[in-house]
Amino acid sequence: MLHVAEAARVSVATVSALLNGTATVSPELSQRIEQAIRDIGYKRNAIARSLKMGTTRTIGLTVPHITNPFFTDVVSVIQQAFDRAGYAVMLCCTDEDLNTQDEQIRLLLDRMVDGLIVARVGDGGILKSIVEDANVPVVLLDRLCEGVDTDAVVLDNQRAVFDAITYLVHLGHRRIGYITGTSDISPMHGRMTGYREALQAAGLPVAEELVRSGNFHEIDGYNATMQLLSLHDRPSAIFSANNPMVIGTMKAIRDIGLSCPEDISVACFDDFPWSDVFVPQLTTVAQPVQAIGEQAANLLLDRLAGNRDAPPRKLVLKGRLMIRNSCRPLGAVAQTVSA
Amino acid sequence: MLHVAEAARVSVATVSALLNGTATVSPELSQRIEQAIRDIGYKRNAIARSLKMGTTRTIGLTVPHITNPFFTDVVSVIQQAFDRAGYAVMLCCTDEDLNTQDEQIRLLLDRMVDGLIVARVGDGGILKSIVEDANVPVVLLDRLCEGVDTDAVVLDNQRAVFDAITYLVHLGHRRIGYITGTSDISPMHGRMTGYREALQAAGLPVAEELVRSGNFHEIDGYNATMQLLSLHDRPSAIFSANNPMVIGTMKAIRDIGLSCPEDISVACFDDFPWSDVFVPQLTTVAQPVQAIGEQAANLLLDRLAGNRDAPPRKLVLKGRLMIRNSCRPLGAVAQTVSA
DNA sequence: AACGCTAATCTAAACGTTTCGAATGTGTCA
DNA sequence: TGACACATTCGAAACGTTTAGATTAGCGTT
Repeated sequence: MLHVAEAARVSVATVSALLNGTATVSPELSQRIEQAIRDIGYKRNAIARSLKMGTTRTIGLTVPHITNPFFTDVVSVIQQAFDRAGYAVMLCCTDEDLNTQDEQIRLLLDRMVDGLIVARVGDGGILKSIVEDANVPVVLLDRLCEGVDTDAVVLDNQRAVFDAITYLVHLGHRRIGYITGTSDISPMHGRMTGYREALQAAGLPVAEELVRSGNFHEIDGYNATMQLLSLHDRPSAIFSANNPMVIGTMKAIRDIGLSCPEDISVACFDDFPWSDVFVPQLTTVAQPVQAIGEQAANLLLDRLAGNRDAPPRKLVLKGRLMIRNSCRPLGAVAQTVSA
Repeated sequence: MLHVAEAARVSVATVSALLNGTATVSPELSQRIEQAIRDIGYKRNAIARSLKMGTTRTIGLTVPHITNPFFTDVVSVIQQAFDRAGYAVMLCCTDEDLNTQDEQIRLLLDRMVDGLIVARVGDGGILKSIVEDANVPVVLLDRLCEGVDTDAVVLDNQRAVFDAITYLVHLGHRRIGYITGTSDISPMHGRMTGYREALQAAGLPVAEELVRSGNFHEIDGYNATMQLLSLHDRPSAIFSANNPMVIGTMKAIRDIGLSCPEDISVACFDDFPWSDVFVPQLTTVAQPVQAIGEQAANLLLDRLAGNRDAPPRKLVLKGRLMIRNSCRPLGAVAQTVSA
């Protein structure tokens, strides 16, 4: 900017005024300055600007795994939204690890991000103190956090799973296996509750041996399914509480020589692009990823626009059961098998 | 830092020296400073540091679409690599649009990223001038760029598709449909060449009506497949040059009432987690995503470590044909069907 | 002709670091 | 004792912006 000012024979203040439109500058000088900018190929240094202004027009976004298609989609939507608003996005993957998450968040704060969208992992950590210090607005995504009172966008997980399990019950299933993620994050808790309540509402027992938990990965789903299928009284249906794990479920079913939906019905959380292309077409609970991403972005953008003091807003969206053909009605024969 | 210095009754220079280890500071002052840092909860401001140092320890990464599983995986790997190296990653999606890409790159440069990894889209744009001005190192990912001479990691697309098509030929297929992306980016060109050469090597004609192009999206694959299947002499196999488009292909086959592989064989570029879970298990060309991401990161990290003057390095990796069961051998019956 | 008002421009301080060179103190050696 | 080397510490100038307040010039009023 100094060079531009010199070349245009004006002060840097005038250049700045023109660039930001913060003061009127005469047509003559404007012309000279613009010419100088072109000649020199000047680009305003956003770092210096950030330092002075105290804002970086950058937000931080942390998710557990970007390869989980739910997060892939949400990240994509959020990215677009902030792009439109002129913000850059720093993406961090926390790998389902609390220490990593804390480290990433610290990294982002050091870099003076203007706001944070966090799909948190695990409880505790520095999240709470950050929200309370209230220097940067934080929006929780997908997962609430015990004792952390801030904007959030989540799904009505309980209801969504309730509906899915109820659907299976209506098909005639009585023993329904359930594979959950680690239970200390809110969606897993809600989904689990939905499972229990659906069974109870149908007057069915909640057999603990039918509930298995894993750490969100394919291999965990595989192992859990193997265990479920080797029960002497094995379930006739399995619901997997997240997407990568259901891949493991399908592989386990295949490896054990069974087939879906003939021998065993399968449904899972989170829809994905391939779900209705192959056989079986998987019955899923679809999250409104577009809405989730946009709402989260809007909540944060609203705070960034200055609305700091409004009380925390919690948005709860509804999931949608996508019924396809991976779950079959249970007739007399199937009853016998499962009995 | 000023507050810390005051609280510890030292100068800011000393605090800085301690923090960076750039000079020895006495145990006594160290103690006082560390105490003050804890008391105040001081965090070093990375923006101010960047301004002074001329480096942000942040890199920019642009990809066409993060929802394309190939890019999802590569982004994930790159993200991890830079995370380990203490760099943050700014992610931008260019949506297969050249103007968007230019805008994003400008945004990243304004923010003084130390380096750039670009899966470019379209030819031209500012990429060339940026590489030539050589202020920030650039690594091209997946796609070369005409006239832009810089580090790059790409696949031997030609060979990969050659192998895949040759495989189909060996199964007895004679009319093989080919769905390509827009041809002005290098991988599409290479893949196309591989297709033609495989046919020629087998002494088969290259029928132009069997080649369709789309813009990488599911819908484009759908439309292209519909066209191919409505040819009076329709192909017995279809190869789709990218992953989202093959979803369209499968849907079109389903909607038209055919089935794969009985009526039509399908193979595609880019493997994905579900490829061997459902029926049919899709035969794909798998890219070594892990290696691609790591190599790209390494090339850039090497430049960032100071190795600026080495000549551009171009890494060409090999794809791997994952043979599953979506392509069937063509016997007499199938010949009749396709004739 | 002196005055005040407005518009345009500039000067200089700040943002929070790093770092160069100077200053201070301490011990060693002739 | 004076000179010198060495280890610590500090003062102050940068990095490239923004912006408050000062300055200047032009113009209409009285």
